[in-house]
Amino acid sequence: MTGVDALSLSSTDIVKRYGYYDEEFVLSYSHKNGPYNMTSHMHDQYEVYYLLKGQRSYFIKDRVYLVEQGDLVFVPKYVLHRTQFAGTLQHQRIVLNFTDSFLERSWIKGSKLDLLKPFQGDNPTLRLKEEDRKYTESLFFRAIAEMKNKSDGYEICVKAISVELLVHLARCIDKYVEVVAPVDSPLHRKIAEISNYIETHYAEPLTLTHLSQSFYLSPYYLSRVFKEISGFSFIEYLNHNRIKEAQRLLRESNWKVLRIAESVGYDSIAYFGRVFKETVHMSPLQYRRMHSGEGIERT
DNA sequence: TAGTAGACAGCGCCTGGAGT
DNA sequence: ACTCCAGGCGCTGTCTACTA
Repeated sequence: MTGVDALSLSSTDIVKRYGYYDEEFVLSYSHKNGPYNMTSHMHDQYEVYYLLKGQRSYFIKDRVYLVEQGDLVFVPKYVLHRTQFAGTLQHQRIVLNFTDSFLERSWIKGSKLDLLKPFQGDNPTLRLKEEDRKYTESLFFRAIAEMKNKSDGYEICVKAISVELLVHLARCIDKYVEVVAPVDSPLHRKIAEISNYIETHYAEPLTLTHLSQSFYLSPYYLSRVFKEISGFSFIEYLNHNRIKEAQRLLRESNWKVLRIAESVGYDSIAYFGRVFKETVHMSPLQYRRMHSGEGIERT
């Protein structure tokens, strides 16, 4: 539940909120009023974000999308993302999160249709036409009504409706070319380049001064505009990329924690452990035990 | 022995404000 | 749009003690 637990609600009024969650599935509706900015996060779940009302700025990986009422965003697992205030104080959104194990359920598995199709394109957004949008909203509203009423068996209904929605969206994805274009000013392109640079050079001893020299900007200005556009400070973004890779190595290798810390750019194992725990809410070894059956490297 | 966690000090980042 | 300064504070590495 890491991503969902990481919501920051300061200086924001929650007008209404309904949700259901278990270990492999989350559906959550919220109506917020205020200049709310989500804490940056990534998780091992796929995310479908639907904006019912308002406008939001959505940063995914290295690009910013100005998301409007009726737009969908598909965030693959382990991809850094956050939404930010974008002009309208009030917004209503629905977020559906699910894990691979949810898709492995017998009643979902076995169809030729790939429910993960919407997560595989280059652009993570989708702008539906009226008819499909109405149908999508009707499914969401049914799920919200179930969560609100909590009648016996509502959990099953919420999941069944969500699967129907995933089928609908996977069917839709091929017939649509209309997506939300990323914000494309020269400055946004520059920040995308810088984000890409950090993503590929996170293991090196990167500093703001080094980056500013590479991209011909003053460190003060770079620090400021990077935060303004992406919503992340330089250090935040760098650490998220390092921890993301460390998580992958913990899952997929049997390297010692010390070796992993060094390979993603930390000189200090103590500091690596601290940042890892702040980000993932558990120690590196706890994370490995939870996500992999493999033991540690023997010397 | 590897990994975790807390204290501490120094440096670099962030940010408000002023200026070009 | 961009640079620079200054001040505060958070990030980062080191050290140490502790646990499994």
